[in-house]
Amino acid sequence: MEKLVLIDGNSIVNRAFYGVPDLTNKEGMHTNAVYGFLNIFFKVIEEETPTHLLVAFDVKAPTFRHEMFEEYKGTRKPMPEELREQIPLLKEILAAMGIAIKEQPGIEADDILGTMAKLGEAEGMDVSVVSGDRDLLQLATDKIKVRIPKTKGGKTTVEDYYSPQVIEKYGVTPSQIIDLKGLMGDASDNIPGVPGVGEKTAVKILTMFGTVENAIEKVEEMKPPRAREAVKNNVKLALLSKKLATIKTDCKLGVKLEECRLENIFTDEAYKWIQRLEFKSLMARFKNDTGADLAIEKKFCEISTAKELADKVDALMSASYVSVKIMAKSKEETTQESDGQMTLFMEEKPRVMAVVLCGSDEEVVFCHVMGDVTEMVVREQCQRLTDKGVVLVTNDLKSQLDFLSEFPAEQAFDTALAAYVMNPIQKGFLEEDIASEYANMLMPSFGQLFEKKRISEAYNEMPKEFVRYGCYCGLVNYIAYKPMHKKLKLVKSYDLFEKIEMPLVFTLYHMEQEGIAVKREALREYGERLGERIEVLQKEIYDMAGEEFNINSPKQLGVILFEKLRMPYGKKTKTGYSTSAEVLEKLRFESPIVELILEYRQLTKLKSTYADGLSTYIDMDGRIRSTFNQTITATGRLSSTEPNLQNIPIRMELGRQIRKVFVPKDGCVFLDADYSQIELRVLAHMSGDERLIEAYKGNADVHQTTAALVFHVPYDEVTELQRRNAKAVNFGIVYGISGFGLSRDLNITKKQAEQYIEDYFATYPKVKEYLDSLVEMGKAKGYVTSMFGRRRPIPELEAKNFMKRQFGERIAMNSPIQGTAADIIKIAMIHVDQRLREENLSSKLILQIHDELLIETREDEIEQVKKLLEEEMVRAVELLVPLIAEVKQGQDWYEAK
DNA sequence: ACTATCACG
DNA sequence: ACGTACGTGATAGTC
Repeated sequence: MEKLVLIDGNSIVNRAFYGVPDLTNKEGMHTNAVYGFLNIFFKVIEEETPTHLLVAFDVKAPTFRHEMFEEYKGTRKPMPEELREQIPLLKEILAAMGIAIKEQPGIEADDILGTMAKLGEAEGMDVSVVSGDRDLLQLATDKIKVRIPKTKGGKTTVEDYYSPQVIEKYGVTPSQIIDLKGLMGDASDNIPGVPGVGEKTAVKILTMFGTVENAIEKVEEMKPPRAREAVKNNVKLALLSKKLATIKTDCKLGVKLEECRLENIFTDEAYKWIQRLEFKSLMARFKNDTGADLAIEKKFCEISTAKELADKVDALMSASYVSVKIMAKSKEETTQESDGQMTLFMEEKPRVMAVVLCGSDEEVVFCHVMGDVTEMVVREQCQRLTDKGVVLVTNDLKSQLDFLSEFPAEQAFDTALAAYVMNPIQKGFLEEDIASEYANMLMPSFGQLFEKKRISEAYNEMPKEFVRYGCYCGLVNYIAYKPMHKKLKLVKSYDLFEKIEMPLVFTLYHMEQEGIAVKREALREYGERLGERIEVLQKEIYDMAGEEFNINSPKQLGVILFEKLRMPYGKKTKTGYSTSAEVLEKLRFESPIVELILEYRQLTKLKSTYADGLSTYIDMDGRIRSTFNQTITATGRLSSTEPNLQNIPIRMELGRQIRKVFVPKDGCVFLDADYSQIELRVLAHMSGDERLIEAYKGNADVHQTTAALVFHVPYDEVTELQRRNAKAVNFGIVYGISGFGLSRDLNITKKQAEQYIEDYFATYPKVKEYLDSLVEMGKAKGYVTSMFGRRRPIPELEAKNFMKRQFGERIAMNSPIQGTAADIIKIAMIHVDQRLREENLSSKLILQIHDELLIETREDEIEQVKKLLEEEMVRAVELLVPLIAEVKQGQDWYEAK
């Protein structure tokens, strides 16, 4: 279907001028009207995707009509200079984009629009006329849409009028608009109308008589006497006004529709203008020549029957890779009526709304899930592809596995993961983030398309923006596949991607599905116990403070402690006194209130985050299902959200008790395995330091060994303090040691801490060499890598700010170690998960906490799983030092740890 | 939306 | 003279 968009240049640029605050570029040119015009222009193009477009302008020379009725036009304000000078500019830019422009002496822009609209309509095209002028409404028919942009508080919305909308809004047909104006006039267009007749009266008259002429003829029948007299006395004016308001549709223009055909509007020449006028927000559209939205969107194909879908899939069967995007509406609360009772409940699972398939750069198929296209049909059609060996290219595969049948990981390619592997510190990994970098494309972002509209609403309405967004995603994923594949190989991250990250998607999916059982009642009781104690503490704190205040507010607490009670404040934050546990710890002896506050803090934390917090995540079946995010951390670790099950308390006994509510299901036990000092072992391996490696070879305790070496005492004479210090140094090394950090941790002077570090490096010289080499590599290449080729770019190393640069150095030292450890446990997870399946065990991997795996193990499988778990963790990688995993068993998570 | 705090590895 | 340990996420308060 061909589509013609006609724009009233003068009217829109006028609106833009008054609607956009004054803007000037460096050269001092006024640009606000051009800017506003282009914004409306692009918005219309995006919404309409026209094949043809024309912008009409008035010419400055007075027209015949102007001359004839100069007395009425005379009151029009002259165009401000700031606007006048922008019009040639706008025309230049439009010309640079290859847009057809029409202006002709003696013919008003309105008449050009009217004539072209009729021409387009006669050719069977869809026509849209865009103007700020309501006069144009007379052109509306069933085929011709009149669009009136309105700027409300900075945002532009467009009112659309076909014939029925005109009738609805004005009570007259489009052709009667001229009669309406003839009677009521139009101040903005200097049409006088009949004095004393407003909109209400005019509509009434027209409803009765149809036209101005008829009304004049039968004026004696006119009802309100006041209106009758008004019309009677102004017959000439009424006819004149009507004539003024009438748009001609039969001008001789000498413009062929074909001349209005839209080609690529994102030309280099236009881009130069955009740069010169400093329209930063518009630059993205021009950034490269593939940003030609129109050419792309012609490829979008919308279908909604099972037959069509099957046919499209037939055609895709020969492709080696196909992008798939299943669009599902997330679970939401719905009401359901039963026995006259309305109950709120959460939908069981997300509802599939559409599937987007793309297997060539020529066509993107968007299939609605409706009628005979069911969720099952979508699943089956995707399975036909995977059965055939086609690679499925997706973005965030894990979120789609709910709707796909099982298929081999080798056939999966997740563009989000690929982008993450190549650069984990990128902002986002959605299609819109990947488009420009890997597909050399620009696409409208989700936010751009739906603004503040709630996602669920967008899904319900299924507007064309939704279809466009889906299609763009499908295309981006398809196009990005090859460049990503190539770059993964180039940067030597392909193995990491293929052998670790992709297979892990399936493991994580299984873990998320499984979830972990929680004793709801026990959790509630635990929270209640905390609540009781909190109440007591609160009262005591108020008593001692001599007033009630919000203890949870660091600000109010600060005032109480450091002003009212005059305690010495240690640290300050940006906003005031620090009241952190670290500071309070040192104030312990100042007043017993400090102790109470510390306890209060601890308990409220436990209650709000864990007792109350976790309980809201318990599913109907009594299990909590967390999400394991694979593209969050800069180092390659996973993260866990909603809820975070990777930070369940353990260090303090009271908090640790919470773990008693995490239990295996009936007939099962927990097996919990954690790596022993995996990061230090990785450091030993990667640095190749003989003494550190040696320290790990025997059965000795590394911290004790380190203490013996650093403090030059026999192993057996190492004191507890020495061991603790050595342990802190070991940790510090892994974090990218600094004297200050260590001194703070150990509560010693910076000088002492620096001495420890020096002694440590003297003991393990290759560790120092290794850490230095990491910083060097970071500086030379801009990134560091883990043992399995996981990259971490470190832009901080380039910073001028000394502190930022030092931060960069610590990152350079820590990331390869933390990253390698992350790689290793990921490998173990994949193998454990695979073996549990291969050996037909019904035990399930359910949690990962960085160096720990938790398995819900069936009682008759305990020994087998124990063995398998330890085996796979230990053999995940071969290091120069032994890799040790300790497996424990328990009836709850407290016991198993 | 940001900050402070604190839970974990 | 800077003013720091590395990596996360949830909650409550404040603006």
